[in-house]
Amino acid sequence: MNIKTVKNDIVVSGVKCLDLDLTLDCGQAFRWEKQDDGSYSGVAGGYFLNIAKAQNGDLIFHNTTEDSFDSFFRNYFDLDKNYEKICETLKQDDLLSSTIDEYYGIRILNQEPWEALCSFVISQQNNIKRIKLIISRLCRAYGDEVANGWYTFPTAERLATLCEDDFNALGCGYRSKYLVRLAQGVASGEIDLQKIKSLPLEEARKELLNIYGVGIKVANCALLFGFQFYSAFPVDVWMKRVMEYYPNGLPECFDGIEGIAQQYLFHWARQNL
DNA sequence: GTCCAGGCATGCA
DNA sequence: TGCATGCATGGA
Repeated sequence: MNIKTVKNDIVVSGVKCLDLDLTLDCGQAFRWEKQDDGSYSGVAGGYFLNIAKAQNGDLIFHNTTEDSFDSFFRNYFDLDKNYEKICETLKQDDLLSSTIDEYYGIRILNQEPWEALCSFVISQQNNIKRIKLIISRLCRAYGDEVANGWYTFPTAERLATLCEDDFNALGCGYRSKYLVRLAQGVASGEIDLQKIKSLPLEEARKELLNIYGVGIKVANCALLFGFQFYSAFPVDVWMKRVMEYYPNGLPECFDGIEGIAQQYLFHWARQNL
């Protein structure tokens, strides 16, 4: 990987296995919007970003400072992880062998714990299009505008000032009561996300399961997408269908990277089942 | 109009 | 421990 600054852009070359469509629009993050030129715009880590992939494969982080790249986006896009090698390992599995060839370039985004946890509470019993709709309303109403029309994900402290009806007004439905208590718990420090991130997987999962409105699926999504636990393996209605292909449990080649395997299988299921 | 979506809490056996 | 049920809402 080679990183250089060109005018106001950061240009990263030599990154293999990163497809913007497959990674930014595959149901792990809900705030990226494809632009007419094929690039993606969104807000993450409190920064507005437009990212594009050049013909030669270079990643172009438009109007990005070295500071925000080093401190946030480098890790957010998981640029230091060798996905090429991971995919080779996963391809020992028959189903993934063809799936990875077909959908090459899915990465796990290392999102912020609070945004991931809150987003996946909203996600339950909901479709991706409507999850995006609700989260976009939430950010517009209670986030900070960091670029013209682009808002940060609201802090737990800000959301802790809301009542159930405020969430209802955004279309959160029956999840509103969960969100009220989640925001208040995080804002008060009763739920300590940084501490959860530092725990071993099983203990971190146990802590998340104690939260009102968080079950096994939401916990695993948060662990994988927001707490950097690559072994977390979320099973939703799509993955339940996939699991019929693994009657004897997950293959050994998934060990330690179950979550990455899951993301390929999830995408395959949504396209084919 | 009916069905479904990156499920969960609750009650009951 | 396991299973049935109710839950909000927008898109297909």
